[in-house]
Amino acid sequence: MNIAKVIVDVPASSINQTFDYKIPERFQEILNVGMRVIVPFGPRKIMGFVVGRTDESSFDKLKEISDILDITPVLTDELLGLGKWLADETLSMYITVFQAMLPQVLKAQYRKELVRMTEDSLPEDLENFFAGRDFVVYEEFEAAKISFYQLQKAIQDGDISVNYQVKSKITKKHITVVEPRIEPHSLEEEILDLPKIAKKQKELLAYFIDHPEPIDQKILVQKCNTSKSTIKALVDKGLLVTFKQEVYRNPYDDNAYARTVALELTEQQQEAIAPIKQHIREETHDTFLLHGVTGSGKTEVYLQAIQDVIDNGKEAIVLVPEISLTPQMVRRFKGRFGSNVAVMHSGLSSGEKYDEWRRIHRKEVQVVVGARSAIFAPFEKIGIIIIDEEHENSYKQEDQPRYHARDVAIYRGRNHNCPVILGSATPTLESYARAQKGVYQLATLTKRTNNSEMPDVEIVDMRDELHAGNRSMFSRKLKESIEACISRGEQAVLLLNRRGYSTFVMCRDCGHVKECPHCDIALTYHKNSNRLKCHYCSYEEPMPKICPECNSDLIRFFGTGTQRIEENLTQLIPEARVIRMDVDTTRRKGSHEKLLTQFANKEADILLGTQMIAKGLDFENVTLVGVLTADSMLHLPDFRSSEKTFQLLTQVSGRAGRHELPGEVIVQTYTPDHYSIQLASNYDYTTFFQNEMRTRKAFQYPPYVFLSLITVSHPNHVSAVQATQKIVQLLMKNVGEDTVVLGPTPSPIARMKDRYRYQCMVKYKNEPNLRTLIRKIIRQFDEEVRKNDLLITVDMQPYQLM
DNA sequence: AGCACGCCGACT
DNA sequence: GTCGGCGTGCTC
Repeated sequence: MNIAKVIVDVPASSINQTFDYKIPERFQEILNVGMRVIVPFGPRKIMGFVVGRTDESSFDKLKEISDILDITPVLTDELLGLGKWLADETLSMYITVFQAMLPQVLKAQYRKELVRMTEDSLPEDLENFFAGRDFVVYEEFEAAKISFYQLQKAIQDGDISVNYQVKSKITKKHITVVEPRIEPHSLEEEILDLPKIAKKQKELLAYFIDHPEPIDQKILVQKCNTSKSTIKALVDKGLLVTFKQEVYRNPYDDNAYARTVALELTEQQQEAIAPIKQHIREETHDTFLLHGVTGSGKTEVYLQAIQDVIDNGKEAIVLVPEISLTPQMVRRFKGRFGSNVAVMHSGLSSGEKYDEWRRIHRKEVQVVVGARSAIFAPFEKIGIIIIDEEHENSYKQEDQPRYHARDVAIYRGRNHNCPVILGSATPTLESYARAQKGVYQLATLTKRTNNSEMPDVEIVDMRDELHAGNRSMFSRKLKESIEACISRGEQAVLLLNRRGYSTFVMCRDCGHVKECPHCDIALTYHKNSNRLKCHYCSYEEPMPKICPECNSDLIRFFGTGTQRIEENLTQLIPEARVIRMDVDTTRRKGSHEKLLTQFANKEADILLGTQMIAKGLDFENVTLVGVLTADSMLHLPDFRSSEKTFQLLTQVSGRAGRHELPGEVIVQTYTPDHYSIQLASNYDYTTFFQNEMRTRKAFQYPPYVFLSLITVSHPNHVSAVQATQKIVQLLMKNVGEDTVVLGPTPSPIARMKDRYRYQCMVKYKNEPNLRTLIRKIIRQFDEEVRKNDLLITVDMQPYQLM
């Protein structure tokens, strides 16, 4: 077994295969499958993953592995297998999938250096360039305008050599630790020996009499109210020693969470958990859909199931939509399981993510709570996988590899023979349909744990408001209710559903709308900087004072940003104290939590925000929820728009009256009769499901069919259309009769970053060879991709049709 | 993806 | 002869 099969760090379809390398004698014992290595690849050196070991290779002249990057494998056998499956499933490169499974810091960085090999003088230009240095990074050479030819010659003559380095991004955090260098009992003596004026030093030594164990220097300084120089003085006298110690960055102070114990379950909860516990006990796989209304105690069910898993000596993965958005969720898990929990989400720094990952990797925790990518946690004895808010679209990764965490969860659940729980108050149609067919086990929680009723929902027809001469964003009813709510000393949550309503700039004279010069999309106005920005290509420009088309000075920003609403609100109800929560006010780290704490401490009456306030928040004093524009995403070109509207309205309604006080929900809309709004107001999921399923059937959309989306982009309009056309034709020729191939259709954003985008959609029920077919077709375009700047991306189960 | 190699055309 | 710009093919 002296040959390693390696997946190298080159994301190109022609390299998407294993390469064989000889394992040098010195690595024979220590090299394991799943480790990262450095290998020579052509003239350079790159990183790769060892995915297997063998004795034979069909290749005769093998190179040797240059180095090993890990002491223990970073990918388990299971994850390697999962990676292969996932890459095949999503038509991604193996390397891309493996990288996605690991924290960013494990991604290699490459550096090219020029090394001076001779003391003899070099040609003048090069001599000046090196300026006495032994080596220079290559980028610097490119920046200095020296003839490439000269360098080439120097390299050929052996005066300069090129050095390819693989660098690690890993940084570890260290603290300075202090401890006494002498026996604790002799400390007292030493204190007496110190000069009288060295008061601080005496105090410090006295501290160690009671606490002889090593201590973090920072904490010591705080505790003894002293300074580093005092410690240094004692170190110099040989009484104390300091040394560096590696520590985990801990984004959460585990002691800050009050410990909780298991609550008594309601009858419904017990019924729901029983079969799950059985599967945990018997170590068998099954997928459960836990359909529970908001406030029905799904989390407690998760917690108690996880407790069983832990008692069983196994591990648990919990996925939550985006955890930085729900600190309350972290609190519940840390509260129950303390430091046995690792937390993984995008709000952490890359170093923090790495440390949390290592705690999992070293099996120092049994529970991981995290966003999408936490599904790849390198556990080896998984006892349960839970996906909370199963319907959230953040579980679908929108760039390569385009995977859905739910699919990965079920795949791993099978691997580990453990149950997978999908929880939601508003399950996706896909999941609910599967539950109905018996593919998933359905468990339903219809009652809130405190037996309170769901709050009443009142729909306000905004057209009537307009007819009555009210042109503001607030209906009379909503204004009244807010005022009443505040006067009772209670709090309100206002949701601005901003999708499709961003703040664009339009000239009131000629109607000209400012668009991005590189994308077919209106620029968005940002108040803080008074600039216009593009969401897709990061283009920006100052806000114009006059219209570039007609020179009118009546150019204004339009739409209903949260800032505008906030201004209106304070005009309308001057006494209201408002906290605004949107991307602008939550950009800084921790600001999210800070705003929520302020609101919880009743420092404001109204919490105004976008989607991010719809989920998971639980404030006992909130009795009013207002939805300003319920239908703003109903008219987007997206077959899931009704479903998304229903989900959002149901979720946000659940924020009101969760405790003692009764709640009230007011939904403002221009389409009050739409079934997703009507049925959400009655909390009637079942009817919504049936209605929506009929629509999906009529228009042939999931879950009745599967979708695959191929997007083609090219700087030239015609080339994009032609390539797409050809793909459509090739597909049509080779798919089954029932399969529909649509296109070429311009993508919803027809131009992005100066590239025209066309797409082809495949709707199919049964097309077992579709992946192979698409792969074959794409391969036919390999040349055009490489030479002509053509780009083809495939999404095997698109969530957004962009 | 990167990189080398080789052909070609331009410049002096 | 000297230099730089691409197109092409390869990477165990």
